[in-house]
This record gives sequence, C-alpha cells and structure tokens, in this order.
Amino acid sequence: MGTKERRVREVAGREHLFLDAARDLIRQDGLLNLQMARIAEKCDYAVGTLYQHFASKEDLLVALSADNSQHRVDLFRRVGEWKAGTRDRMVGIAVADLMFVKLYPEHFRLAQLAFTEVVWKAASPERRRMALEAGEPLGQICDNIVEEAVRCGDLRLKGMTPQEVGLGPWALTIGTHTIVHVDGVLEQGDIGDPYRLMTRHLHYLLNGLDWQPLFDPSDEAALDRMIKGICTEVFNDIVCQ
Amino acid sequence: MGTKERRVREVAGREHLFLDAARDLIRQDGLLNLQMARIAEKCDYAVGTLYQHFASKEDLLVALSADNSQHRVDLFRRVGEWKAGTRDRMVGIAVADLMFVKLYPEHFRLAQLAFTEVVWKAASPERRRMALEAGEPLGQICDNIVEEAVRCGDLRLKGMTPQEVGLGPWALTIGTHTIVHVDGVLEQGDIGDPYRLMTRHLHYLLNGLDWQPLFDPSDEAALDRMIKGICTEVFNDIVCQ
DNA sequence: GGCGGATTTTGAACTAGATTCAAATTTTGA
DNA sequence: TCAAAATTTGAATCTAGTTCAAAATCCGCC
Repeated sequence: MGTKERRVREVAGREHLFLDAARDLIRQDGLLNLQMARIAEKCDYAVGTLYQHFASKEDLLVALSADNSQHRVDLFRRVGEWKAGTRDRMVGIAVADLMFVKLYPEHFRLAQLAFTEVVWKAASPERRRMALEAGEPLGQICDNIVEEAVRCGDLRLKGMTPQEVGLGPWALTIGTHTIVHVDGVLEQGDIGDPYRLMTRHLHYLLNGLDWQPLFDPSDEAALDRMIKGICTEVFNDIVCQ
Repeated sequence: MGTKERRVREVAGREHLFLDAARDLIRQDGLLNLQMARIAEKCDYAVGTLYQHFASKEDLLVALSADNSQHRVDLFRRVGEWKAGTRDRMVGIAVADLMFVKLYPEHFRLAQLAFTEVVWKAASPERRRMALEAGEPLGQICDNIVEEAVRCGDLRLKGMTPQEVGLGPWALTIGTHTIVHVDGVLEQGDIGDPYRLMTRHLHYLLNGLDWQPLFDPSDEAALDRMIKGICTEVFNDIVCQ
C-alpha cells in the first residue's frame, strides 16, 4: 500500500521541479524569454506533462509567485514571534521585506507581472485562490501586531480597524517595491538607498499615528542601529548586508 | 508648401487615432484581449501602418500609458498652481490622483502592465524615454511643493533631499493604487474606501514629518470637508464624487 | 496634364511560441 | 501475465504578433 501516496508525492515534487526550473530560467534569460518548452526540456519532461500541472503559462507564473511568497511569510513569521515592542515589530516587518528583496531579487518583478490583470485573469481560479491564500498570513501577522499594540496601549485606533491601520505601512512598502523595480524612475531623482528611506518614512508614519514609543528617524545613526539590531536579533542566521 | 507639414500632422493625428482605438478596445474587451489587428481594423488601416507608428505591441502599450499620464499631469498641475498652503497642496496631489482614478479607471491596470519588465523592456528605447518624460512633471510638481514648504517654514528637511521627502507620499500613493487594482486582495480585509483611507494615512505621514499646519485626520468630518474643499476649489469643473 | 522616382500603405505570408490530443507507454489490480 | 486505467509524449495545431514585396499614392518637374 502507499503506492498511491508515493505517486501523489512524486507529482507534487515534480511541481516544485518545474517551478525551480522556471526560476532558474528566469534568472538566466530573464522573465521576457521564459518559454514553456524550455522549462519542460530542462526537467526532461514533455511539454504535455508540464501542462498537466499548470493550465497555462500564466497559471505557472502565478504559481511561481505564490511559491516565492512562502519564503516571505517565513521571514514575516519570525518578526511576528519576535519578543519585542509592537513598534519595533512593525518596523521589523519592513526590514523583513527588505531582507526578502535581498534574498529573492527577482520576486517583485515576477509578482508585479503575476498580479497584472492580463496574467492574473488568465490563471486558473484555483491558482488565484492559492496565491491569495499564500499571501494571507502576511496581512494576518501585521494585523496581530496592530491588535497587540492596541491592547498594550502603544496605539489607539481612532476609529480605524486594525486592517485599516495596517494598510498605511503596507501601501508604503508595496509602493516602494514598485518604484524600485521600475527602472529609470529612480535614476532621475536624487535618492539614496530607497529601502532605507522607506524605513525612515515608515517611522514618520508611525509617529504620525502616535504609535509608542515615538522614534526620531532623522537621527541617522539611531535608524541604522535599529535596522542593524533587528537584523541581528531576528535574522541572525541569514546574511545581513 | 506646408504640404509636408500637413502630412506630419496627419501622421501624428493617426497616432492618437490608434491610441484612442486601443483605449476603446481595452474598455470593451479588456486588456487581455487587445489585438493589434483589431486596433488597425477599427481605424480602417492595415496592420502594417499600425506598425509604422509602434514598433511592437509592447511599444503601443507603453505609448498608451504615457499618453494617459498626460491627463494626470494636467490634474497635478492644477494643484501645483493652486493658491493654498503647502500642506493642503501636498494633500491636493493625492486628491488629484484620486480624481484621476475616477476619470480613467483603466489607467493603473494598464500602467501596471506597461511598467512590467516584460513589456517595458520590449518597448523601444525612445518610447521608454518618452514615457519617463511624460511622468517627470509629476515628480517635479511634488518637489516644488516640498521646496516651497521648506522655504516658507512649513517643513524641515532633516537631512533629506526634497525628492527623498516626496518619495514617502509617492510610495504611499503608488502602493494604494497597486493594492486597489489587484482584485481579491482588498476583499479579504475589512476596509472602507481605500483612497479615503490613503488620504488619512497621508495626513499621518505628513504629521510625522511635522509638516505644518498639523491636521488631525481622525476627525472624519474634517477630513471629508478637506477633501471636498480641494475638489471644489481645484477641480471645480470636473465632476466630483 | 503627364511622367518617374520617392514615400506610404497594404495585407497575405511568415513566425514564434503556447497549447492540444491521439498514440505510445507505464502503472495497477486481478 | 494480462487488460483496463492512468500517465506521458511530442508532433501537429492554433493564435496572434510581425514582416515585407507589391500596389497605391504622393511629389516635383517638364
């Protein structure tokens, strides 16, 4: 017995095989040149087999994006479980993202494409559902931090829901990713490390929300100390900087 | 004489004809189903003629996005020239964007696609340059507001460049657009009008930056009054709400 | 007006690459 | 060992973007 299960495992394993191959090919030749036939070939399978797993190329792209975000969730979770003040943890989320970008530099370009109407709508409904589910914990973790902040008196909601409070930092982060990944946009300005700057703006936003304890991010040394501190405390085992 | 010029004008006109047709088709059948042959057909031209204007489909998409952003610039410019305090004008920029989304609901979906690596890199370099140029005034106008705020004492840069200050609100805005336009993401949360919320977060951010005069956005009535006020003062002639 | 070269337009033909599906192969259970 | 079921295969199909040689039009000149 169990041969049925073994088969299921084999098939699931192959799904990852395909996704990894796709990731490699993207790294190698760029998103632009990703071809279904090449993915199959690289794995020594026929294209038909690839299509047994993914209903279409778009389906595969969404799957790949969802798969990546598993790693993002892992980083977020560390921050969620970090024993620290709520404000530090909120900033920690941003640092986690910063970390994530460093570890998976191609992810946001892919995600940007995957969530594009053209790709998103062409993926299968199940795949879309899975991709949304894969991202859900991210919001969950943020919400938890906001809720705890309210409970322990670091923050007052002032008529917003926790989700609504979270949307501010969230939008700031997403927006920064978007700006960073569209090349040409940042070049025309006079801007240093955009992610460091994002952290700074996040602090301004949190100050504006009166999230205790207030922090002065114009103190560059203190800001750096804080980021570095989060890196060593939470992401100790991962290369930092 | 002048017949050469007339020809140039005709060709330029045709470019708009094509872009308008593309816009129509997108509105009608969705970005997903946009086909070059259809665009040409709709304008009673052969595909070859269409390709005389746009090097590729991607080229056309980027051109369309750039063309749209002309309208966005127009709205921003109004805010830039508005006789009001610098803080009100900064918020006005966000309201302008809010306005723009209402007037051109398809724009951000298109822009999201156009700035995607796959499309962006496949467009011609000139087109990319033009698209960046078309967007430049947006940043310019923001920078001006920041600079004026510094001059008149409403704001202190605290070691940032004006661009760096502007990047915060900018990222917040872009991020909100991105979140709003990926369907399925917002549904799972418990969030009201996301753009109204964005305005609120923008105020928190500006408060955090200590941009004078401070404003309490948790006073919902005052927030609404402010948004409404900007609409009537700056966008008087455009339908509001 | 009519002529000849230059320019523009045309759309059928070409192409790349995603997708399909009937045949071949492998697995399963008796 | 065998046949039905499930899986894999990859050549064939299909779709839509792109090209380019021929046709049409424009232009200056006689």
